[in-house]
Amino acid sequence: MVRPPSCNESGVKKGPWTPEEDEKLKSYVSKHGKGTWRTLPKHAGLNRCGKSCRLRWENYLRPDIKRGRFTDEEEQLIFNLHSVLGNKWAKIATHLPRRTDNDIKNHWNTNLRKKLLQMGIDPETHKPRTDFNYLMNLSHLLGMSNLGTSTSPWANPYVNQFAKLQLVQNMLQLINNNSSLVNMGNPNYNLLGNQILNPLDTFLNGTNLQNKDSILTSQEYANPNGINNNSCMLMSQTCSDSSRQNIFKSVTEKESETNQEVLGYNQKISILPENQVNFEYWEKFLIEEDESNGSH
DNA sequence: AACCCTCCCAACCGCGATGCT
DNA sequence: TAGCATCGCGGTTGGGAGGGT
Repeated sequence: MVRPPSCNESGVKKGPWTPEEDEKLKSYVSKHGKGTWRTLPKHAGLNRCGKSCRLRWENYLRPDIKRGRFTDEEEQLIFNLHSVLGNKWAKIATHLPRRTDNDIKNHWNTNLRKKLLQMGIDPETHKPRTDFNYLMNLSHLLGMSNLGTSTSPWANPYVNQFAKLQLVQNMLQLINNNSSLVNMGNPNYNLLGNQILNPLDTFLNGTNLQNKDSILTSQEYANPNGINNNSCMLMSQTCSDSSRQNIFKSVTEKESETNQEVLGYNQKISILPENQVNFEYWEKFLIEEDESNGSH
């Protein structure tokens, strides 16, 4: 069975909506409700297909839509949700009141994705990038900034420190990916090749995560047995797929328990460990390190 | 002023999911 | 259960805006 396109009516208008069309659609929906999108254009006197009307209403005309710049909190929430849900924009949108999935998707593709790439993180997997050319470029840029001649963002001490850490992590990851001879770079082993045995391994390897209690808090990250802050942070982003699935499971379980929509917003942040790991903790970590004049 | 380039976002397209008969 | 209509989602595109040369 070949289904014809849902907007194949001949003579149906496409492209940008005029203010007159918007007004017709708004007044019709406000009087009669959405009803059936297929028949709505005819009843509303619009020469558009139903699908186009639905899109225009849901993404633009709906009165409860929040438009404009995304706040830092919203961006952080999108990062976290994307790391768990992937490109499930509609799902993500349910956690951001009054934002549309299209808006979030656009913001991700035009802004957030680039931010992650600049930080050396693969936006698809939320894991460190390890392609050779990227690491060489990053290394070169960092070298320039050390000479004090660069006016680029790398000259920013926080960005620079972050990038250095990221570079070390990514190179370790690259070495690990390309060599089975040594365990250098493997988060389960220290630089001498000795296996690290601590609770963090459990989390990073995605095992023994039957409930949310198994997920380490940021405090636990800060003081894992035998691991200093740097190596702890470097490893924090190598979260396995099974870990993500467990995180997602705990999120959905928590959701069904609380059944709170808007008020659940902050709670959902608080039960996502990656929120603490990737950003807040990073920021705090770098500031503290800078204040104590630490060098990496 | 004219041209080019990049960015952004509204809108479209295709397809899977769902509901109805 | 099959067949069809409709909805909803995610990927992609095209054109306007704005900045640089």
